[in-house]
Amino acid sequence: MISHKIVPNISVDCVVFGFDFEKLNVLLVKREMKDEKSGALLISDHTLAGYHIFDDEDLDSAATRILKGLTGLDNIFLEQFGAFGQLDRVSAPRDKMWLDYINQGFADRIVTVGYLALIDNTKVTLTLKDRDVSWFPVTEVREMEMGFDHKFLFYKALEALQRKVKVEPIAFELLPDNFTLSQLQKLYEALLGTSFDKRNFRKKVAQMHYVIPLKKKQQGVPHKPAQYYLFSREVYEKTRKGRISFII
Amino acid sequence: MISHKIVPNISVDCVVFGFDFEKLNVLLVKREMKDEKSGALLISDHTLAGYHIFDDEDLDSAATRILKGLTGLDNIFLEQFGAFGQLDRVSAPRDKMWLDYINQGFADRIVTVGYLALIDNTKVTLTLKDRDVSWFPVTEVREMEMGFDHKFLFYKALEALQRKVKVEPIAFELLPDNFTLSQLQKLYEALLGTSFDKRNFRKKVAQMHYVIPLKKKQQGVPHKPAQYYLFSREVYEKTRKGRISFII
DNA sequence: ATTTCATTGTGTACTATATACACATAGTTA
DNA sequence: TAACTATGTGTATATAGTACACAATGAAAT
Repeated sequence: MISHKIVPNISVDCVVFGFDFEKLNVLLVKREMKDEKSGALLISDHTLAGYHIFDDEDLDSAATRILKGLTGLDNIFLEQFGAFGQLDRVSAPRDKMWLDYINQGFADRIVTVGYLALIDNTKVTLTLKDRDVSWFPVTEVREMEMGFDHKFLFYKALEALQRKVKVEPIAFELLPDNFTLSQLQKLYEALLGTSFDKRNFRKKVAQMHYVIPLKKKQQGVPHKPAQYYLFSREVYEKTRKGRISFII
Repeated sequence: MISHKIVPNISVDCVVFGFDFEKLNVLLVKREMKDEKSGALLISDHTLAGYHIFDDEDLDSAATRILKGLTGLDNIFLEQFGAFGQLDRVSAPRDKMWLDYINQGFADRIVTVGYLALIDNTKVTLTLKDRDVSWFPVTEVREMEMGFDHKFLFYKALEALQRKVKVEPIAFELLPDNFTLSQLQKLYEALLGTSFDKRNFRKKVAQMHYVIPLKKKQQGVPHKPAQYYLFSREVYEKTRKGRISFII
C-alpha cells in the first residue's frame, strides 16, 4: 500500500445519479458531527462524495477512485460538468494537511472539479448497505439539509445531465443491460420532468437501430409481459449521423 | 496596486476564437526563448493565453483578467470547456513561486481550467498591434509549433465550440452587432466545416425571430448591397421552446 | 448611356419527421 | 371464466428538412 500525497487545494466532487424505475435519485453521504465533550450535534446534513486529488493521479482517476470506494464499482459512466473555484466555497472544517498548506503561506482556496456519474442501480444495492450513503430522490434535494456549495454543484450536475441526455445516449447507463420500453420511457420522463405519448415515444425508439429487441420477455408479472431491449453502443457509433436531437 | 498572491498549481487557459468573415481564427501568443549566453533559440512556438489564478479571484475572474490583458476588452463571451490535470501536462520552465511550492513538499501538479472565448474581431484589432499575439486560422493549427498540452486544449475547445454552436446562439458573439445573412452563413460554414444551401439557410434563419432585419443596407459594395440584421438575446430568451437543434 | 460584373434575394415540389389520439392483447390473479 | 393491469399497435395532420435555378441591384468599366 503506497501512501499518497494529497494535493490540498484541488478536489473532485461526484454527483452520482441512479434510477429505480420510478424516479431519479442521487447518492449522498450522511454527515453527522458531534461536539467531542458534550456530544451535542454540530452538523447534520448531506454531502456529495468528494475528496482531494492525489499527486500521482489525474482528475478522472480521482473520480474513479472515489466512486469505487463508495459503490464498489469500476467502469462507472463519468463526465466532468465544470470546475468551481468560488471564494466562499469552503465551509467544511479543515484537516491537518490543509492547515499546513495555509501555514506555509499558500492561498486558502479550493478548486473542485465536478463529475457527474450515472450508475445502474441494479448493480450497486448490495455494496452500500453498511455505509452512511444512500439514495435520495432528486425532487427532494431542495428541502434537504445540505451545504450551500454542494447544493449548487448538485443543481449544476442535474442541468448538465438534462442537457446531455437530449443529445447523447447516456441515459442507458442508468438502466440494466436489459430493459423494457416502458422503463426507458419512465426514465426519460424522470430525467426531463415531462411525459411522452407512448406510441410516439416507441415510434422514435424504433428509429434508433441501436436499441435492439431481444427474444426475452418479462416473467411473473401480473399483466401482459413486456419485451426486453438492449442498447448497443457499437451500433450507435456506426449509425449516428450529424444529428443533434436525441430525444424530444 | 495590490500585489496578488498566486495560487501556484491552478491555472486558467483561454482559447480565443475570432472570425474575419472568411475563416475561423484562434488567438495565440508567440513565444521565443533564447539561451542567455549563446543567444541560441531554445523554444520557438505558440501558446494559449493562460496564467495561474490569484488567491482573491474565482476562475471566471481569472479568465476575464487574462483576456482583458490580451485584448483590452471586457465583456467577452466566456465558457468553461473542461478541467485538465494530466500528470504530463507541465513542460514549461518553472518560475520561482512554483519552485518554492515544490520545495515546501507539495505535489508537482498543475490543474488548468480551459475557457473558450468568442470575440468580435471588429472590436479588437487596434489593441493587439504591439503585442506578440496574433490570429491564426484554426485549420493551420495542426501544422504549427505548439506544446502538446496546448494543442490538446485547443482541440478540446474547438470540439466544445462546434457542439455548443449547434445548440445555442453563441455564434453571434463572433460577429459585429450588425451583420448580413451571407456573413452569418459563412460563419456557420467556417465553424462546422460544412456548407449550406443559401435558400434553405435563409428559410431557417427566417424562423428565428431573434435574428431581426434592420432598415440599414451595405454601402459602397460593387454589387447588390446586402441587408443588415441583428441578434436579439432578449427575443431569443422569450421565444425559445424546449427545442435542441439550433442549426443543422 | 450601356454593358459587365459580383453578390443578393427569392419559391416550389418532395420527403421526412413530429404530433395527436383509442383500443385490442397477453398473462396473472381472484 | 371473469376481472385486472400494463403492453403494444396505426392513421391522419401539421411541421420541418431538402433539393434545386434565376431575376434583381448597384457599382465599375467601356
